[in-house]
Amino acid sequence: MYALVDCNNFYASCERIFNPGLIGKPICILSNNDGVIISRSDEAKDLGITMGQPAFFIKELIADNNVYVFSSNYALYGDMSQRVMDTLVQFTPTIEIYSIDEAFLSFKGLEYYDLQAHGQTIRETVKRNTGIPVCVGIAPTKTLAKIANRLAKKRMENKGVFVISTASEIEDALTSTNISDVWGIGSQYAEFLNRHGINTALDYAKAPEAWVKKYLSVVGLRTRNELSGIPCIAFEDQVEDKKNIATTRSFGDIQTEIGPISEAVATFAGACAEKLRKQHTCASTLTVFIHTNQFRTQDKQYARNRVMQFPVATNSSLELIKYAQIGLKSIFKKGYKYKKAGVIVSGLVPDSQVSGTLFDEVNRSAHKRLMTALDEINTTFGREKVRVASQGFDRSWKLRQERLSPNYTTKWNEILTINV
DNA sequence: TCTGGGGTCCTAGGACCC
DNA sequence: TCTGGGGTCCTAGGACCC
Repeated sequence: MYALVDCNNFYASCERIFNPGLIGKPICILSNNDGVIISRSDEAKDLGITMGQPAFFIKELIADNNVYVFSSNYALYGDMSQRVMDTLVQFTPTIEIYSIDEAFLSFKGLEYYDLQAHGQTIRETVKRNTGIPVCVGIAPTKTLAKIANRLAKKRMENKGVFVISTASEIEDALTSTNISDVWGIGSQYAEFLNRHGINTALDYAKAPEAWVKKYLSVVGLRTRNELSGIPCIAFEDQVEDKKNIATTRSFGDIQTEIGPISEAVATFAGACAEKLRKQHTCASTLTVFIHTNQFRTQDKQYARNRVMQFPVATNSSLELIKYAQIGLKSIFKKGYKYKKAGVIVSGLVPDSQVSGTLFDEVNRSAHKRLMTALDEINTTFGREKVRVASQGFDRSWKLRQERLSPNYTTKWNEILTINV
């Protein structure tokens, strides 16, 4: 059996913990650049605010209903996530941290006679230790645990825990789940399946295997079989190295000159380099891209990317920045209003297995010492204390974050003070 | 009349997730 | 005025090889 523990309205709940005046009030969290809604409290959901909605579309709704709106504060959410996961680890040694706000727990080898009660214990412990409300779904496969979690959230009479175990419980759960609500079935597949008369999870579980494989590939087939209670999706409790690393951002304001964009791209490349060094890998390929604002159809549109292969895989900020800026230069064209840029590194290899070339022109050991020093300083004194000059200082491109809450848990000078 | 066949590697694109 | 960011996996098709 697996449990899926999923935090309720995670970002909104994080904001609420440190600002109890927000309890019972509608709260929304915005994406980077204060663009779209990415988390809502139940009260905000009741107002009809949906995921992914551009904030400026619902300006009036927000004003009329006194909705509290926050920029996303990832330092805070990341820290709270860590606390939740630390609590969950106490319940089982095998845990798969699936995202910032959810984790699968495996109960393999553990005997629980009352899964409902066990789920309650997990739920109450997380709430007591962290203040974050969670729901727990328990079932024989990960896909069914997802469904169980959804039902736990929907059916309040179950007090946040829902168990799917017997054949008839599976059938009941599948009957009351729309195909579009199944984990692994996105909007494209849902529409396709609806066209073929498959509307519920139960319909899908009964669809012929060969047909499913033909049109939804082996991924869709795994999902189908998981719905019948056959585990097909591996439980991944080992943290694997990432295979691609990206840093991409929209600009706070439109950019038309190469100067600020070049600084932005240098900063993104530097961020990728840091992430590479953190997981001890080097990249063999770098992609840099820029594009205009696709929503402004009245503007001329332009989008390009450039892929560059390195002679020797690297995680040096200096090298990655150099390549990113060369790449940018080759795709930048004057006369467009640029909205977004990004750097993606791939072809990652462990840094211990980097093979050099005979004519390597880079002093790798010097780079390595410099990067180690840079990482140490930035770890000790805070992010980006030391920067590569080409990353710029005025930063006219930086994103908007107008409604940021304090870093209650990660910065001493922003810690919560209580007057007694 | 008949035009080799099978394997591997790589990439682009499309689907999905939170 | 204002529309996110960071990932994964699979498949099809082309290049290449023997």
